[in-house]
Amino acid sequence: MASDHTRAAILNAAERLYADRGFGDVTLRDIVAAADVNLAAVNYHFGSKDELIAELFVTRSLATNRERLNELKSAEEAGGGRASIESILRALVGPTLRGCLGPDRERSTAARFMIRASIESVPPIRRIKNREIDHLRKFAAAMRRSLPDCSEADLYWGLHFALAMAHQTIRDSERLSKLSEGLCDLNDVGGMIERIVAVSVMALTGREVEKKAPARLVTRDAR
Amino acid sequence: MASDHTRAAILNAAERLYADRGFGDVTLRDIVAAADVNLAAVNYHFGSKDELIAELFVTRSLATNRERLNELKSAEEAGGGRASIESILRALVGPTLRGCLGPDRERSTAARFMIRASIESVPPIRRIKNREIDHLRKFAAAMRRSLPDCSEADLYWGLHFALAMAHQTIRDSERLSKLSEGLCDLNDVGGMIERIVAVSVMALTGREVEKKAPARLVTRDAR
DNA sequence: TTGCATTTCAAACATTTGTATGAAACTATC
DNA sequence: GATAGTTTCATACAAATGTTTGAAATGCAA
Repeated sequence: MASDHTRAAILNAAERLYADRGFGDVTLRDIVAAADVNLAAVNYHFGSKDELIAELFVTRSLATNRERLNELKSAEEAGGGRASIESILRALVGPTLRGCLGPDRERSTAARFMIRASIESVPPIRRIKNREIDHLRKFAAAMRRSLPDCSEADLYWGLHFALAMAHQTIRDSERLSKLSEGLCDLNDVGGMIERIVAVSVMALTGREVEKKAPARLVTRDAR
Repeated sequence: MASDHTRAAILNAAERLYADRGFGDVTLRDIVAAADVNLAAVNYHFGSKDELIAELFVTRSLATNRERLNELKSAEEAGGGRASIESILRALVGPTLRGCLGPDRERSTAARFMIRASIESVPPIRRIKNREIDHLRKFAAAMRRSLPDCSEADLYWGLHFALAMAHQTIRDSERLSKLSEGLCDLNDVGGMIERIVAVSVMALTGREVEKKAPARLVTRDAR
């Protein structure tokens, strides 16, 4: 299998270039130039450009999914088999948000790549995303256990809204930042997660989250 | 100025093709074939492919923005200058959702085009979207008048979340439909709008919406 | 070393794509 | 009906891009 050096160099260069400039205007020639390997190496090692992109994306999204499930498992164990709805939602949106947002300096190439992947929807990635449903079903199941009185439809809407807020915050963080002229602190990922969790819980239960929220969405003094 | 026939034929064909197959794999040659005009006509009438796409998008999004502002104005007039937060949010997300979702048969080419535009983010459209902020500021201002005690940051987060839920529901309606196995009714646009408005209001005020919501997010009987 | 498989390389391929050109057809005005 | 301006057309251009090829290099086992 040789040293894998070329393969790894391609993956690194590709991830960085895609993260920096998007899928639209990065060519194989750009990638091999940055990786300092031969043009044919991409097709030799990956088969095609799309398969290279797919490999980059599955690697990263498997990691995120694993992290989500770990958090979910911890939460369920801590709750004796039934996790609180807050902790379930936190496990759902936390890993993604922590991975993709936060201080610029800490934002890894991997994170920037995933942001790109969520902004520019390119065919090989779309195909993979379509298989994400089974993963989400596990969270739906946990939510059902946590909120046995909640209707199925409301459950799915709540799950959907939680993901929507998280995902769109990643996609459009720049717009929110401009719109609020910096008032919305996108570096405070923890606070952002709690906001999204709080809103989602309210959406699901009709009541505010009361405990252990380091940052709450509604912080006004006015009643 | 001649009959404009060619120009219109191109716009129609392009919108339909982009709506059906996405920006990725529709070429100018596909468009002119569908419109039954000469290849050079696109560049003659629009200057370039990107300008054609831009024209399609601005036309549609200006229409949506106009509709939003009309609704906002109506709401403010009805409330004597100060609209309820519910009606403001309804004016914000309603036009987009009504335009893009609903029964298949009623879903116009224009709507399907806008969905595409929101899924596949292509450069000319991205450029236009960046100018959308001024439009949103008007809604932020209305919200500020409606909720004078709400902190600025919370206001922007609420606006952002409302848009996030609406936007992502459009983008990912298929996933929600599959995930919920049809339980979440995406044809009931009215109900969907009220769900999003209700959640957004809760996010902003910490309380449930109480009046005139034809469909509420929280419909469980359990307390 | 010899032989065999893996990997690298330069070059070419084959398309596809948006755009440009210049002549022809058309239209409206005088 | 000649003229000038506009629009249409067939065709060519030029550049970019993913992929393939076949030979050279490299690594490794016997």
